[in-house]
Amino acid sequence: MELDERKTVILKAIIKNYLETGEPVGSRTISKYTDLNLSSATIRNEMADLEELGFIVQPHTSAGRIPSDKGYRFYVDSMMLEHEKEVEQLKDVLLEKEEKLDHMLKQAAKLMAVNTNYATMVTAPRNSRNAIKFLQLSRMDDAHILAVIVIEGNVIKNTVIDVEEVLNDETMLKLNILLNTHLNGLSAEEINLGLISSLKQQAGMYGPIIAEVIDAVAETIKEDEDLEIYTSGTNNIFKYPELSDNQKASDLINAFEEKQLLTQLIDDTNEEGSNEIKVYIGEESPIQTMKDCSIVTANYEFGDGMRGMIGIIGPKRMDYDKVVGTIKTIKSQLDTMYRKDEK
Amino acid sequence: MELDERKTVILKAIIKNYLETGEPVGSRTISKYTDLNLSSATIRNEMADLEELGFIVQPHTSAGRIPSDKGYRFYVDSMMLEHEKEVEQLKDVLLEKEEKLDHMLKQAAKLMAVNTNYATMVTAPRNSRNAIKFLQLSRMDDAHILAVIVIEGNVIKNTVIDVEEVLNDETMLKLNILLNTHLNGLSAEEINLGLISSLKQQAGMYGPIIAEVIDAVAETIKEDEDLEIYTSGTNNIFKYPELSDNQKASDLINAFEEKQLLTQLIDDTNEEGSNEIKVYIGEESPIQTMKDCSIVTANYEFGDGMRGMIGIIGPKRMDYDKVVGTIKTIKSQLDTMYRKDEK
DNA sequence: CGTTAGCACTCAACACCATCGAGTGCTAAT
DNA sequence: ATTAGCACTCGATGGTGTTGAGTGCTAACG
Repeated sequence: MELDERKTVILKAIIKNYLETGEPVGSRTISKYTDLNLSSATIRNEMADLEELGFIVQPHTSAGRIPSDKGYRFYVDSMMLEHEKEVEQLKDVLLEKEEKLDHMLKQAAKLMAVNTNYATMVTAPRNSRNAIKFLQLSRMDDAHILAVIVIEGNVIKNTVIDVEEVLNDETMLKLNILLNTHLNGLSAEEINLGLISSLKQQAGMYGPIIAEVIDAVAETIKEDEDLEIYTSGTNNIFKYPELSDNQKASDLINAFEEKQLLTQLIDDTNEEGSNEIKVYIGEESPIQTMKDCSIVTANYEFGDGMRGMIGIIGPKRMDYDKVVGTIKTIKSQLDTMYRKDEK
Repeated sequence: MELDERKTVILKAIIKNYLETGEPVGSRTISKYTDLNLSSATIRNEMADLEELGFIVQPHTSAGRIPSDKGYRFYVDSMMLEHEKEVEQLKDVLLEKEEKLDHMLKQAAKLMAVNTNYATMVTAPRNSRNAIKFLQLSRMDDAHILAVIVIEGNVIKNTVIDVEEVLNDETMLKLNILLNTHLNGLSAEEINLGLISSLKQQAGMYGPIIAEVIDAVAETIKEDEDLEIYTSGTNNIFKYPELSDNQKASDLINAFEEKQLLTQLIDDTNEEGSNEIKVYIGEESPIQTMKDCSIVTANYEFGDGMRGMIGIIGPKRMDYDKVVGTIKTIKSQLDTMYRKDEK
């Protein structure tokens, strides 16, 4: 059996209707809803076919039909093709506030949540290389040295180092020159033991300080890797009865709090470096606890290889049209934003 | 009518039992539960008295009694007195990880959540004065200057400033000296317009840069004021039926996400600089949406006047004993931690 | 042969009702 | 003052009948 033109129309009508109401949809509804001028009986026959093909299911014998994961998939795929209109609003809201990076991303998450009424997430961008761009030691007070480390993408980190003795200006200068000439432009992997001991040797009696600095550098770069995730609109979950029974809601909220659970999504999204919007429906989701949800994600990319992810999570009957539109808009906003990368 | 010895015992028994079961407790239960050797009938009489006194209420005519807010209040107050035992565990867990400040606070929130099964929060410490301790400009590359600002309590902030022309070493040195000699030790309020224009004048052709730096400083100090709050265990809300009906749960989750809603709590806790543990029961809570909850809070204090708050939020029938114990432990851990204040 | 009217059937949802039992207040006996 | 006893209250539980939306199937129709 084939999915002919008429079946397609009916299937889309069923899904669209279900997205709006959240209730199983029956043959009579479709008969009136579409302009096919078919009786409910005919629709019933077609629906039986569609069910056999696996696009729709009945929650119980005498109920209407609801879309299966396969049905949603079909709907989303066909929608992605025809959908090329853009959402014009939102545009300026983000640009308006040239805030710090983290404020901006928080804002992006919130914006999406308000706009769609679903739960949203935005990850901070990560740099693939993490090379050291700038490094400086300053004497903060007699007992402390402040180390400022800037890595590519203008991510800035600070560390305070305790020192036993007071270091004079000359020494500070010497150490700064030493560190900069040898570490500049290097990434974490390139700072190996050989380099470290060579540096220590050159620093002479200040070897221990060098060691501390390098430790700090290493940790700094590492720290940059366990990423930050901003979420918003988690309480929107309660707007959709199919998600808000206690067990499911608890699991979802938990996933949003224990943000590392979301990292699976990120890996998956990043995978093939694709620049496309991805839609996970139900069981397709890489996250177990979200198999009753649908997830829409996209990558954004600042200049110099900094990449992050944005995502929206909602019920399977989410308004895919709107969600994809919103994601597209935010993505393009973030994409065109490189040069604002202060932190 | 007075609250005599026996009534006290019965009241405590009622509350304790209710805390455990979450069910209204009847006279028979108390008759057997306590070692007073009284029949259920006698208990009933006493319970009628206690109800008249306002310590307990009946959810409906033929049900057992549950504590009123006043009852909880009585219970907590009497418990606070006799309670002097300490929780020995936890102690090391925090110290073990000499992580960065934010990691540590996150950890503290999590620890409390795991330990008590309630929702928890920890605010980052704030400095009451916010004086500038150290300030330095460095040339990062030809088009950007990096400004590092350290404010009291070793909170470090960075800002990148765009510059049109390349500045030579001498100029940088001059600007640094100028800024440090004039701004060091000042707080936000003390940097007024007069000072700014005086500085601009002294900087001569570099006035615009000075202006940018001062802007950055102002914003930095301000930013430090809209505090960070770490939360954990929000999904524990679902463990308590009395909180997990959809409307309430949604409100609570929302309060935890929109963290500024929690600030009312902080103001309240900080108010009289008291060093005590505070317990808000039901309507006593300063936060409207939490009037079905109880909230236990305490201040912690690093050295040099940095103060923050920790808090636990749960159902009114929370295990006050354990919660107060946990809060005490964490508080004392954080209190003894000053000297680890890197960021 | 595709379409449709008609009909018997299914089943969740709802309202109704009787029952049960935990718990109460009151009274009279101890 | 305490307690046993009893009538009473009322939420919870579970069974029953009804309703109505929706189905599948069959037979009639153009």
